[in-house]
Amino acid sequence: MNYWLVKSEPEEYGFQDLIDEEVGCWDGVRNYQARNNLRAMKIDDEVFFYHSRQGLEIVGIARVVREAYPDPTAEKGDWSAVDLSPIRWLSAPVSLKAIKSEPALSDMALVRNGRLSVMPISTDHHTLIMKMAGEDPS
DNA sequence: GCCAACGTTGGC
DNA sequence: GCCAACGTTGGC
Repeated sequence: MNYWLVKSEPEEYGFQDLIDEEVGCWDGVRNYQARNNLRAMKIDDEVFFYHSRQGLEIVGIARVVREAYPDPTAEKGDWSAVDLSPIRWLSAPVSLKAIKSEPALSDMALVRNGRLSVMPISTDHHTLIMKMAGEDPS
């Protein structure tokens, strides 16, 4: 089981939209690093859902339900999409501010590379973030 | 809305 | 293959 984090502007496509859709196609990624991360996702991997621009916090958890396939929105180029399903809202959202003020999370890509929209999350970071979100680690 | 940081493009 | 110019992302 691997952990990931994806960013989306809630005005564009927020966690509520994923809940409404039940299965969301994660397409439109046009960055090679982000694309390669999408391709490394496996069924049932857990994905933190982060609201960028507005909110600036991790709000929910999703699950990979379909592994990488050709991005239907790509007219040219070699791009990939995955499908995600919502698991649940976090008990308490974890803000970027809280993440930045946690020394153990200072090497997260979210902090180091503000522009990467799909990134892996280490098990240690995942555990800590779940704790910060008031989630039972079990 | 601004602008810094980053990635990509294209001229040489 | 270098690097300046440009476009985009996303925090502030």
